[in-house]
This record gives sequence, C-alpha cells and structure tokens, in this order.
Amino acid sequence: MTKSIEEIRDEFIEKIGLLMQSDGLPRTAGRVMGALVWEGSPVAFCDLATELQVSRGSISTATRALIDRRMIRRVTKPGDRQDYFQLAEKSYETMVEDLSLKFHRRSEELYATLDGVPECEPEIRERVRAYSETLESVAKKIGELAKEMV
Amino acid sequence: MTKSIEEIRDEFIEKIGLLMQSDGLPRTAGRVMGALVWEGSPVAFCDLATELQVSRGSISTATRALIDRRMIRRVTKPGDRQDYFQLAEKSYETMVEDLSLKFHRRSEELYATLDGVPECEPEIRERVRAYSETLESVAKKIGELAKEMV
DNA sequence: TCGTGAGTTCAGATAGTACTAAACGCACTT
DNA sequence: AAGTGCGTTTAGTACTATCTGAACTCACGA
Repeated sequence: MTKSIEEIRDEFIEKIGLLMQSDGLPRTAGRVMGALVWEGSPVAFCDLATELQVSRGSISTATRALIDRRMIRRVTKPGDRQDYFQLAEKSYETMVEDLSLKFHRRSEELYATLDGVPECEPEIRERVRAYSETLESVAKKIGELAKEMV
Repeated sequence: MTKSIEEIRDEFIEKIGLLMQSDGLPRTAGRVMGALVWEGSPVAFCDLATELQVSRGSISTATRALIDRRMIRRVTKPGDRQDYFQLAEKSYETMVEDLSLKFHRRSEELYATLDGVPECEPEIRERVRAYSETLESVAKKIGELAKEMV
C-alpha cells in the first residue's frame, strides 16, 4: 500500500511546520506556510482552518506572522468577501535575506558589548569580538546567496 | 555612572543565553557558554552554579549539551576533584559547521518528500524542490565559511 | 570500610507559549 | 437600520520544556 497524495501532503505540511517552529515561529504558522507551498494557488482563510484543523483565531495569528515576514500575501477576489492567501513572490529569497539579517543583528548586538569592556581586558575583548565577527561572517555569506538568487 | 565590569559581563552572559536559546538550546546552556567565553580560562562546576544562580542539576544538563555540541570541554586539575569547563578550541568553527549541517539535514528531509509526489504534479514537485534547494544552498554557503575559518 | 565531596538523575514544580472559543468590530446587503 | 458573514482580539486553558531539590552513585582519603 503506497501513500495517498493527501498523506504525502500532510506529511509535507507537518515537516514545514516543525522546520519553521525550530526557527521560532508558531508551529501553526509553519503549517500554513507548508499548505501554501503545496497548493501554490490562493487558499481561502476558512479552508486553512478546516484543512489544518485549527481555530480561525490561530489562522489569523499565523497568517499575520507570515505576512510580517513577507513569506505570504493576502489576496482578495472580486465579489468574494473571504481573504485568500498565497506564497509571496520571491518568498525563498525573502527567507534567505531575513536569515542573513538575523545573524547580522545578533552580531551587532554582541559587538555593542565591546563598548563596555575596558581596554585593559584585551583578551576578553578579543573573544567577544571573535564571536561577533563569526556571526557577521555568517550573515555576509548568506547575504551573498540572497543576492545570487535575484 | 558608568557600568561596572561585572554588569557588562552579566549583560553579555544574558545576551549569549538568549542568542543560544533562539537556536534551540536551554537558556542556561547559553549562559554557561557566555560565562566561558567571557572567562576564557577554565571555570569550576560549582562556580558556574553560584555565579549563574542556578542549581547544580541545571549546570550538569547544560554542560553536557554544550559538550555534545563540541562547544566546550571538560577539564580537570591534578589534586582537585572538581570538574572545570572551558571553551573548546575551534568552538566558533564548530558552531558554523553545525549550522551548515543543520540546514543540510533540513534540506534532505524535504527532498525525501519528493519521492512521494507523483510525476503528474510537476508544479508541486517544483515548489518542494525549490524549497529544499534553497536550504541546501544555505548549507553550502555556510559550509564554505566553515572551511575558510580553518 | 566508612565518610566526604564530587557530578548525575529524576520526580515534581514552574514558566512561557500557543491554542481554543467566544465576544467583538467592521463592511456589505437587504 | 438590521442582519449576515467575515477576520481579529482576548481571556482562559493546555501543553511543553526547563529548572529545582533531593536522592543517588562513584571515587578517594582517613
């Protein structure tokens, strides 16, 4: 017995859910993302709730989080009062850009610590600096990739 | 009133704690890491507990997690029954390598989904493939960095 | 061989996050 | 205006992961 297409889809959705959860988003947001990657075309708000078996409130929260991150778009259809959602164009590029930015911000945050470390502690300064620099290098590398993807 | 060196240190430790927490480690593990980056030299097990104000059980769990990730090392001193911990050599390189591996594994996991998606759904296949490929590209870029750091 | 001091383990307490369901506000139709 | 159908907000709940503290194991020295 091979798996049905629905089973494959659900597994995929769960995988994306877990993947994005480990990136700090609510799992439901990840599952919404998964569903939209799978479908490709716009999916209605209420269909998301029924298919993913979560409340409308959760869908509202999840879609807002994904829109904030520019991963998905809200679209409307003339004569239809429902909201629809679909993958944003360039959503993968956005994902990579955001990742780069995340490391950049972490680097900056640590770098700021250096201001408070006195000159007479050069070894501490060096270790903090190296940490910050490692993060910045990661940010730069991922940033390169983002540019290549355009 | 400028901040004392202890205040700066504690802020740094908290920052690393939050940073590593967002990478999926317990916050205490991150704080231990922060303390060891700051100190540089080996720090005694019990000193970690008192300085970070957490139980010995937490220190035990946190240090094990960090040792598993090759971020720190356990060291001993002759005639001293306590365990000491210090930053692993190449801990930053290890951090970058692990990051690369993390994306690689995610990519593989998604790629495996493709086996179940029938040929008659080329658009779904393409979207899933593109997602997996994006993750693999990130893994490769970070992997490059890891090699450059050696 | 018993006592001490070290780290580990585990059961229970705690905190933080995300979910549900219901109330709500808004826009469109009648 | 009133009714309907939509998404949003929020109060309460449930879950999960981490922390604590006590019991435990082990190695060493008296």
